[in-house]
Amino acid sequence: MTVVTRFPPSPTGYLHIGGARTALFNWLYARGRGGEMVLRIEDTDTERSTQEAVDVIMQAMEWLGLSWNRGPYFQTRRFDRYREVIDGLLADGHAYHCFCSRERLEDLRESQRAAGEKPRYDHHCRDLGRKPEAGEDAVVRFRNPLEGSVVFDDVVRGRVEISNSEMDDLIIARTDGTPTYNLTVVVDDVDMGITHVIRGDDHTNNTPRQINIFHALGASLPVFAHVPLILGPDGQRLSKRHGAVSVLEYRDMGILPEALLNYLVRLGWSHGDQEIFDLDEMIDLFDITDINRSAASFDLDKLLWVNQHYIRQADVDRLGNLLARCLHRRGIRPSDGPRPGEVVELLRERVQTMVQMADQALYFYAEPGAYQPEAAAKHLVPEALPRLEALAEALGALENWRAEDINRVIKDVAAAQGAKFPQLAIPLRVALSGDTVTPSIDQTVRLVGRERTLSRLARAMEFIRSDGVNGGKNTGKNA
RNA sequence: GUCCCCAUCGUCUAGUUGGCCUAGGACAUCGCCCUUUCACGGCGACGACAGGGGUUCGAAUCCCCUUGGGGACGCCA
Repeated sequence: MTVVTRFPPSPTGYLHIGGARTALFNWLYARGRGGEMVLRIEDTDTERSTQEAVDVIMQAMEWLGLSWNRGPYFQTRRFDRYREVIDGLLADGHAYHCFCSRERLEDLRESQRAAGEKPRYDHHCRDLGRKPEAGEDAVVRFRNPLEGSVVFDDVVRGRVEISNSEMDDLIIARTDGTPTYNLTVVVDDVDMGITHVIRGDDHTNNTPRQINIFHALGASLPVFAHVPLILGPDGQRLSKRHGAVSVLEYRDMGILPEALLNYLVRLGWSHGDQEIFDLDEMIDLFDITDINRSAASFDLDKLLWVNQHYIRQADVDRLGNLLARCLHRRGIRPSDGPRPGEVVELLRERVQTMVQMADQALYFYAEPGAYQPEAAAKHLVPEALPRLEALAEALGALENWRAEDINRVIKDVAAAQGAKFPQLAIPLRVALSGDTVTPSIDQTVRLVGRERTLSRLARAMEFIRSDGVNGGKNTGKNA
């Protein structure tokens, strides 16, 4: 039997981290077994579903590389099919019309809760045995068995047994005739030949009712695997107040898709002590039977670490393009400086995200703003003046603008001035970048370029001569 | 409230059918080394079987209770 999994987002918002992991698990499982994954848009809640959300979700999946083999199917385009099933259920007695008003239902729930009971429908219309008259409002309810219990083997949680007395006669068609979730899922899973339902833990309680519907339809059951939810760092359900929860936000943060995937796959799943998995390894090693039973907390620090790992080994040109895009986003033209790929080579070992890389690359493309106060106070001092003067002269006369030659010049000037290398390198860093932190100074000087290096050196010397009075504020930004 | 589920370092986790666990790895944190600043890298430190009962020669691993946490109880999905 070919494995068929599915990812069924409801388009009421962005694709969040938890959904992405569910999609990943479905994708990995299908890929690993030569099966396929269906993308199904569960938009039966027409009030809250939007086309924009559909677009954003698909965009996120494409960014992550989680491709689907079939779909996207839209449930709103299958209403005729659901109607047909509902009519069938009505005809064979598996469903019935209910005329209870929302008010009655609310009162019922309220009183049950007050009495310490689990709120559920009281079967008021279950045995009425009549159809709505013209113009009369009615919903359709599934006639859930009263006795016994539903038992199923969940791949991750093991045997699950829930008593039918715990289950409601759930509404499968609203007053306006549109079908609801628990019905559409089952119909679709049957029609689309889904063999494995891998979904969030929050659906575990729905499963027995859905199983009853599967039975009513005479359909065979798929394999169920309910994966624990992802919690926030505080152990509470992951939500916006924990920071970014949307996949696309991570993209905009400068996270690489393969890093997010790698981080996500390790949440609730592991393979010994291995931390890094490329796509092929994941596909090869992943199995739903190895999914953990307990919920995991999202940890940004670890994601950042994984991202750093991938930044260090990613293709330079690819990162160069990403860097260029980040720079562009903050109004800087990459053409105003070195080829992004060169900057990538210099910075890739020192950043955790592409956005951080852009932050650290700014001075290659635009004049640095005011000097960082402490750095200027400590390093752009009178003692540094003669050294910088000598350095500027030597650099101006340097024949080959290459890192090794630049390095030699700095060493020579330092020696001639009776200074140690850092005593020259640090002020130079401040002059070039505005702060004391840069990659190796020779490479930095090389990439900043001769013209800019000399003009920034001149500005630094002016700063020292004027005793820091107009400390770099006359330059501001000019990209 | 009712029903269901979960429980190893702060976090992600390893821990094959109970013995090799003095509980391993990774992130984070803190030190030291490397060093041209910051990183990277190397080395090291800190740090957990929620608590209590059993079962057993022996339990992180099995059972029960307690506690803590999560989920579900919609004409949402």
